[in-house]
This record gives sequence, structure tokens and C-alpha cells, in this order.
Amino acid sequence: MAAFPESSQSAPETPEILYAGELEIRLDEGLVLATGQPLVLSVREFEVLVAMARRLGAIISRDDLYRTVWGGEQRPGDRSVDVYVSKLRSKLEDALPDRRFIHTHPGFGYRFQPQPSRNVYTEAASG
Amino acid sequence: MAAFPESSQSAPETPEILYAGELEIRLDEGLVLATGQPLVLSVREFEVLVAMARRLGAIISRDDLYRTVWGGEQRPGDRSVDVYVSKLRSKLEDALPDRRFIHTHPGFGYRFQPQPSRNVYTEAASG
DNA sequence: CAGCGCCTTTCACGGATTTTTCACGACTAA
DNA sequence: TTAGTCGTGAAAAATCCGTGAAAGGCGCTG
Repeated sequence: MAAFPESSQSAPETPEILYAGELEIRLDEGLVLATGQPLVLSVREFEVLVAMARRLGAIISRDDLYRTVWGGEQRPGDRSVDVYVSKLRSKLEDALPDRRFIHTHPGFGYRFQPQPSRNVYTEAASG
Repeated sequence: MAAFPESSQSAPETPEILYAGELEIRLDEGLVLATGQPLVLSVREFEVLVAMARRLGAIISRDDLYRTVWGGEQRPGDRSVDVYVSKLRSKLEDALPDRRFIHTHPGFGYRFQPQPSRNVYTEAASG
């Protein structure tokens, strides 16, 4: 609803703010608001969140996430992505206990999509 | 120097006074009142405060702050911004011990927003 | 000119925070 | 059981930040 005011000179697909559930992700500032309340995320946490939020609803493989956030190829056995997804989940759950955002699809990757945690009906998560 | 810097954004009207919590910042005078009591700030301190207060709630990077207050580009390793934020914090905390104004977002910058650290008798309604 | 006082800039150190890496255990599938 | 995938606490390494204090400027006073 809140249309953001401004430039049409940039690329049409470069929003400065992403919205997902009660999350507001301000790309230019590195700020995330949960129901208006600011979260304190580290740089990596923020980048992982943005990478996922940009592809809301899609499954993103770990390799893909790694390339997007860290750059280069992920070495076999590297768990960085998992660790940061875990940190992110923790902070998001702190801020919004009734929501789940990051869904695991074993063998495939992660999917980012705001979803109430009490109500699980859309699909069985075990692909 | 200029009594007050022209704003970089074209707001319909440029306010001469900023309010934030119990702070009143009189731009044209260079005067800051905390619960009516005047603070003694140096020029730089005042400018840093104004730069932040003008973007209340937003994260401002050190580079950004440097450009706004000092002008030009910040040289790598320059800590001026940090030092002045520290001085400012110290004076604000002197004047209003129960409030936090300047929040650090490691890796991103600072966010200015009045926030009670203890006592909540703020004007509750969003303003 | 010399001495002061205030402001700004720069430096340095230690603590805080982040990032990376490791390890263990839960879980799944054959 | 055996192998592969995940979640996550915690150690180790790397950065980032807060801040006291030194150093340099500038104006004022005697």
C-alpha cells in the first residue's frame, strides 16, 4: 500500500525497500524493521536476508546463496550458509515469534516466505 | 560558516526546530535544549547531532555522516565520526541519563532515535 | 610574543562484536 | 547400521568500535 515516492530514472526492478509480512527491509540503509521496530543484524545476516527476500517464495540452494552473499564458489563442507540462516532465524523469531520466514527444503535449500507458525497447512515440508 | 546548512532534500518546508524525545534542536541558533535545559555543544558536535536528527530512525553510515558534516570523502582509517559520536553520547547521557539516542549498528553505521533505557514516560503516541 | 583555553584531529589500546570454523547430535533414507 | 543432510553451540580468528589522551590550530589576553 505504501507506494514509495520517487525515482523512475533507475532500473525499474531496483526497489529500495522490500516488504515481507511485517518486515520492512531497507536496502540502502541496511536496516530491517519488524512491525516498525528496528532489528540489529550483522552485515552478513542482512545480506543473507536480502538475498532470500529478493526471491520470496522460491527455493534457493545453498550454493546459490553462497555465491550471492559471499561470492565465489562454496567449498565442500562449508557450513557458513547454514550458520547464518540459523542466526537469522533466531533474530526473526525473537522479533516475531508468531511468524516463520525461513523454510528448509532438505536436499534443495531454503525458501523465504512469511507464514504463521501455528497454522501449517500449505504443504508438507519434506518435499 | 553558514548558520545552518541547507537541507539536501527538497522538503516543502525546512523546519527550524527539530524535536526528538526531550530534545529540542534549534537549527538557526545552534542551540539544543534537553527538557528545556540548554546543552553546551561544540560546532562539530552540533552538526553531527543535526545530521542524525534530520534522519531520525534511519541508519546513517559513517561515510554519509562524514560527507554531511565534514564534506568531502572520508579517508580510510579516519575515526573523526566515531570520536564525535562518542562526545555527543556522553553529553546527551549527562543531560538525559534515562534515554538512549544514538544506536550503533555494527558494520552499517549509527541510528538516531530516542529510546527509553528504563523509565517509560514518553509521549506514547507515535509522533 | 608568551601563556591559556577551547576545539578539532589523530593515535593507540582494549574490549565488543562479527565472521569463520569445528564438532556433536538429531533426523532421513536405504 | 551406514551415509548424507541439517541445526546450532562454541572456539578461534578477524574486525569493528569506544574512548582517553596526545598533538595541532586558533583566538584572546596581558
